[in-house]
Amino acid sequence: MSLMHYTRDNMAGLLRGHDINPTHQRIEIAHALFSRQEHLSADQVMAIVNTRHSETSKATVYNTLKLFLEKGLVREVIVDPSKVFFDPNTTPHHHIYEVDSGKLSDIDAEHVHISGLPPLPDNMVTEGIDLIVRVRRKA
Amino acid sequence: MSLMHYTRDNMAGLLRGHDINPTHQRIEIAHALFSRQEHLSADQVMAIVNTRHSETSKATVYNTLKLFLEKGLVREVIVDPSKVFFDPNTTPHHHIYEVDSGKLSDIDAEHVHISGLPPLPDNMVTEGIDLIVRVRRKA
DNA sequence: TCAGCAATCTGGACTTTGTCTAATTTCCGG
DNA sequence: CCGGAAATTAGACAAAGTCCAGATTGCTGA
Repeated sequence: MSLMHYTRDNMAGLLRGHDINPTHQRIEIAHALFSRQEHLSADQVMAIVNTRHSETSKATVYNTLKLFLEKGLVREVIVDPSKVFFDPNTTPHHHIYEVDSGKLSDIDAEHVHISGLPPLPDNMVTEGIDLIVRVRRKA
Repeated sequence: MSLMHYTRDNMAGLLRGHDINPTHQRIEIAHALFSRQEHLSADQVMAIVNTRHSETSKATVYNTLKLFLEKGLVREVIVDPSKVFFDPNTTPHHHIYEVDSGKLSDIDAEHVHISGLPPLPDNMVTEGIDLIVRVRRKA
């Protein structure tokens, strides 16, 4: 899986595997995210998908990204107040955010350990833990 | 300090101590944040400050919050893609975010330990570490 | 006191991100 | 080939935040 080629055909399989009907637009959007393995905003996805000629509408890009999110195909990363990033890496990991450049990169969660968090009330469940290291280029 | 009353007069002192010229509007905004000790969005601040009759413009609220941020008087909490929260607590601490209700609360950082983070490149410095526990009400 | 100057504040136009809707297109089973 | 469900579309709309040019405020020094 980690070595697979992110061809459009493989995208169709990936989508089906996540219970998503693989339409032309959905394949293109998945391909944009997975072939790059980068964090992209909705805007960026739209730009990539419509490079040649306008093919996919804004509404579809937003609908599709939300669908991918619900189906667990991508993850949402909230670091910049002005836009949300979508992350094709759904394995447990954290993020480093370069404040000046806006560059976002992954930290594997395997070696990171977080201890001492207070217990949650009984009626609550953890949905996820986001750890973001904000860094800046030294002066 | 932790036991002080957040009177408007004390706000003026607080602002001066952070190298901020204490104007009427700035005092009101600081008072809104510090007397409540809550996480407020710009919108909420504006609503509070203008309860009686409109006194402070949107531009001033945004300018002032940005100024407070630069001067280290408040902290920014980015958890909700649609709005930024401002946190009058600048001591090291983390956050619990209730996804459904939007409720945000503090976790004291004193007992929380994070280990195993990879070293940063030489030319980078950490500006801060944000740890957000996203929770949901059990079904 | 008061003229002058810098800092601050203001309304409102504007931008950007994202949502909504009603109408169309696509796709599939029979 | 037909009919309906699922998906897509354009474009209007909403909300958060920025920007600007003009008005206010409040010193400061003569």
